[in-house]
Amino acid sequence: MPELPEVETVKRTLTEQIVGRTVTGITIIQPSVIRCPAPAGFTQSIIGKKVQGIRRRGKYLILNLSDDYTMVVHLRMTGQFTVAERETPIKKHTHVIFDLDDGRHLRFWDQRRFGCIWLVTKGALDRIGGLMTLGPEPLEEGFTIDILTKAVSNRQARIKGILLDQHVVAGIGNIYADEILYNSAIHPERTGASLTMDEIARLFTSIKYILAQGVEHRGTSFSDYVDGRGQKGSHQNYLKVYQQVGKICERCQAKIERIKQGGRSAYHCPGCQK
DNA sequence: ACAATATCCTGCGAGC
DNA sequence: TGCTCGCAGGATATTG
Repeated sequence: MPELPEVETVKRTLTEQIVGRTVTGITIIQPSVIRCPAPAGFTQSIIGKKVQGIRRRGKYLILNLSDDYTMVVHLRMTGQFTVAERETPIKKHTHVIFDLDDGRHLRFWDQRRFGCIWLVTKGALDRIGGLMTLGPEPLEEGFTIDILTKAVSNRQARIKGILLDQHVVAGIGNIYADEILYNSAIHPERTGASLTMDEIARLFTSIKYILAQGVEHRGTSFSDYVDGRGQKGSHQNYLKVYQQVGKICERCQAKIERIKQGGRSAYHCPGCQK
C-alpha cells in the first residue's frame, strides 16, 4: 500500500532515472486509469514533453513537464510506476506505457485499477480531486504540534480515523497509522477529544519518527509495493503490529490483536496501547 | 459540520 | 475439484 514513505521512494528512484527524459510515444491499454483529459488529448499533449522534475505531495506524485504541463499520479492500493527496458515483457495489468527518448519505458501497472493519472496545464492543479485540500506534510516544518492539537480537539472521531484523514496530515495510510499508534502507545479506538496533551505530544513525535523510519527503509513491501526501479523496500521487517496478529508485544509481552474499525483492520497491542 | 459506511477493483486463501 | 466468501484499503460519495 503506497503511503508517504513508499511514494517518496518512488519519487526518488524515478527522479534518478527519468528527469531530463522526453516522452516520445505512449500506449494507453486501459483508458479508465486516465482521469483527464480524454485519451486522445492525453496522447497529443504528452508526446514531446520533457520531465523537468518530480515532487511528492501526500501520496500524490507530481511530474513537472515542459511547456508548463503537470502529470499527477496516485498509486492508491496496488499501483506501480516503474522504468523498464523496452524488451521486458509487458505484465498483465499494465495500463499505460510511456516511451522515453533513451529507449526505455515508463510503465504504470495496477492490479486493482484504483490508481489514476491526470495531465493538466500549470494552474489547473485544482482540477485534481483531493490534491489542493491536503493537510501539511508531516516531515516538514509546516506540521506542528499546534496543528495536531487543533485537529484532535473536540473531535469524537476515533484517533486512527483522524490520522487517516488526508485533510489533517498528508500521507498516512493504514500500515503507518497502526505503527504510529503503537509507537505512541495509544489505542486506535480512542477519540480525538480524549487525548491528553502528553499523548498528543507523543503522537506528534511518533508520526515523524515512524514515517522517517519508513522512508529510511525505502517503504513497506507487504504485497505489491515496489519503487521506480522495481525493487522492494524493507520496512516490512520492522513492523511492530501491522499484520502481526499473535506475535508477542516487545513492550509488554501481550499478544498483538486485530480489530475491525471502519471496514479496515486495526492492528494493535491490547496490553500497552491505552 | 461531523462521523460512519458503501463503493470501486482483482487475486488469494479458507472453508465446505 | 470447484464453488463462495471474506479480506486487502485510498479516496470519494452518500447517508444519518
